[in-house]
Amino acid sequence: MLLDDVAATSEAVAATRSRLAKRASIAALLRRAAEESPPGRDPGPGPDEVVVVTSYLAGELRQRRTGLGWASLRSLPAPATEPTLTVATVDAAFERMAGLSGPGSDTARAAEASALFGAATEREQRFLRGLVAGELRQGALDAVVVDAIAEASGAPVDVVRRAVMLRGDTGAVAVAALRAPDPGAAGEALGAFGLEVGRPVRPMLAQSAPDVATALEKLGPDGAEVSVDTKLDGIRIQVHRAGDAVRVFTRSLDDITPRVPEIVAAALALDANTFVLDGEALAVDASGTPRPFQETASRSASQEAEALAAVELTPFFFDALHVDGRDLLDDPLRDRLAVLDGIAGPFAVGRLVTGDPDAAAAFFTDAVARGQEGVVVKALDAPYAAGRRGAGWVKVKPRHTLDLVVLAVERGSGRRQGHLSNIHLGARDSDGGFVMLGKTFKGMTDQMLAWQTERFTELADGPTDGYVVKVRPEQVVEIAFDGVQRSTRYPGGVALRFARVIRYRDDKTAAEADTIDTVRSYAAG
DNA sequence: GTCAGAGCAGATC
DNA sequence: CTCCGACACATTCGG
DNA sequence: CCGAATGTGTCGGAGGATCTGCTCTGAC
Repeated sequence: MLLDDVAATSEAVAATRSRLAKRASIAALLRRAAEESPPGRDPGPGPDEVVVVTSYLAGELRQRRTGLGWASLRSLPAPATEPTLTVATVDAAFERMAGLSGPGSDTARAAEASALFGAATEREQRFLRGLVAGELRQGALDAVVVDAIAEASGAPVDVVRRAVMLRGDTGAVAVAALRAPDPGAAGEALGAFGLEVGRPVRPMLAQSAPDVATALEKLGPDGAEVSVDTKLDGIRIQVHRAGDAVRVFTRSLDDITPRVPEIVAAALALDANTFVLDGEALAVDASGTPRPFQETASRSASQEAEALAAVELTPFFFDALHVDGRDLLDDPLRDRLAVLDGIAGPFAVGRLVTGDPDAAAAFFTDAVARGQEGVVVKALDAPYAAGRRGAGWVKVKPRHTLDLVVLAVERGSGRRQGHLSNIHLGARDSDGGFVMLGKTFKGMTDQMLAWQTERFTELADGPTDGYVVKVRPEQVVEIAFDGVQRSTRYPGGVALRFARVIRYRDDKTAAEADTIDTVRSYAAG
């Protein structure tokens, strides 16, 4: 199959806002890909073309890292006039680029990229650029492709979706579904995908709620018992063990086993031979109080032996998907927790099972007081909905707010083209100035966006570099944030984590905004 | 020649 | 991670 | 009883700050 076919489909998908239409185009192309490259005909060393096409349509390269990014695409050769690139050729080129490393690899990679883009037509170049930069903007990613696989193969959507969750890999599922002779066979082939110890499944995600009471409402009838789990501020881990073999995966299904020997050791110490557990890993001090998230992040991102030794991560588990031959995914949480408690011991996340809203709220308050991130409220009768942000789990975090001053605005792009979007936030200094703490564009409705575009145009002050517009520091804005972190980038030495706009405040002047000292007081706890 | 720093990519939240 | 908006689908309401 | 309005779930777009590791570059 030609890359041009994929690029054309991508363009068609981007051109419509209807999800059904997107799905139909993608399904049509998947069917063609399966027909054009029947199994066994292709003697090449590459993967099944259906796998590559599936991945490209979802806006992803098969290679997780190519070393190619936004910056390396700034200057590209002139496009070809005729489409000649095949999907297999392109995949092979990226495969070679992914394999490059060491001195001189940048040059070799650039040469490879230049050859590839030079052979691509204008449309193909656009498509490839989007793939590489992760900015395809066709309004369809993995989820739509999954639906399209169902449509193309005739297998039920639920079955396809479940297979993807369990396999953690859309391409493999696409092949199984589309290579089947008929819808019945496709469904059967997909039904055979099950949980395999050693192969990561997509983790279940949580919705969020502003407080515990709202979370309880979301979960269902009044008074029903729920599990209120402590929410730890670390990184999500999925730990698989089969005998002596332990594997640790991240939320995005990356295998980080070599980086976390202490988690492997902990897994080996648990009282079961085979299991798949879901949890969170973080750095804690001797008393069990969590260290700042940055320490956990630094430790888990590091590959160096010294860094590994400097900070230790502790795993805490909150769910069990499989234990000693028994798949638990479809069992209610109540049963999964019983199994988890039987093996995890001190590595189980603290939780309270209750039907009392006040007790749940008190548990939340206490968790936060102990330095934890919040709680996750869970329905006891819900199964493990792999990969879905189902209503079975609802997280609750405390919300802090500050009144800050807008120092500058950035011009929006994409959907926000023509608007002033991303605002620079400042806190009041002791000597009448303002200290920048970060930026945000989140939380703005279209209406606010329109209003602020006008407002900041009026306040515009001084030269702009075409992108950032400085404004007179007069407008106060109420900002919500999750926490304060240490920063080397900002002059105040602190930055806000997940800042978002609540509202603009016209009842306060800049002189009444919060001070940098107030902001710093959040850093401690 | 060595080494620190700049930039970038890719990951976490 | 966060939030908003858009679409698809389910449910309720009004003629 | 059926079509229109209203609500709910799900998805995508867009981008924030941080961290590490890699490669290249420029100063000495």
